[in-house]
Amino acid sequence: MSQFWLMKSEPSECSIDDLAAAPAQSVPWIGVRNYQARNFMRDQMQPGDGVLFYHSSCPEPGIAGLAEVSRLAYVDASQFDPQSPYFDAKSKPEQPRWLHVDVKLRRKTRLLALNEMRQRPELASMRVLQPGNRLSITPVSPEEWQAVLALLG
DNA sequence: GCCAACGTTGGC
DNA sequence: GCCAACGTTGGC
Repeated sequence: MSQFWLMKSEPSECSIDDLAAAPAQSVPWIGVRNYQARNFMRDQMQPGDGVLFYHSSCPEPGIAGLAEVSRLAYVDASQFDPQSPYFDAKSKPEQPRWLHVDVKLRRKTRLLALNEMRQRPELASMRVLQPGNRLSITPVSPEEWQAVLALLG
């Protein structure tokens, strides 16, 4: 029984086109430094889970494609690299804090813009639309997933 | 660039 | 364990 997720990515870091151009159309979801988001990846995400690939912090925020989890969570090497923007001096190799899954493209879609999402009553329950939400990874219910698919056509 | 929301840190 | 200060997120 697979689950569904919405994952935010800044297009300047990794856009849907970057995902499409990546080897095997798969990218390591490195850099998550929030415990709730980490716990979703570590404790719940399974290969085959559906992912709404969301563009954030950009001129047109919204869902840009469909993807899936392609690898179980494993250690995020960037936390140990002092040169990396994701370096975490408090994380020790014998007890790594941060893990990540891999995400693989299913298909690029039309952009389902944030403002359109807000106008759709069937999406009103989505966590990403709740006021003050900042989580970069949020669970999506089967109903919400189906509603998004219907809107994407 | 602003600012509201909220997670994290650290002193007590 | 509380909570104020601070930093980050992310839409606008």
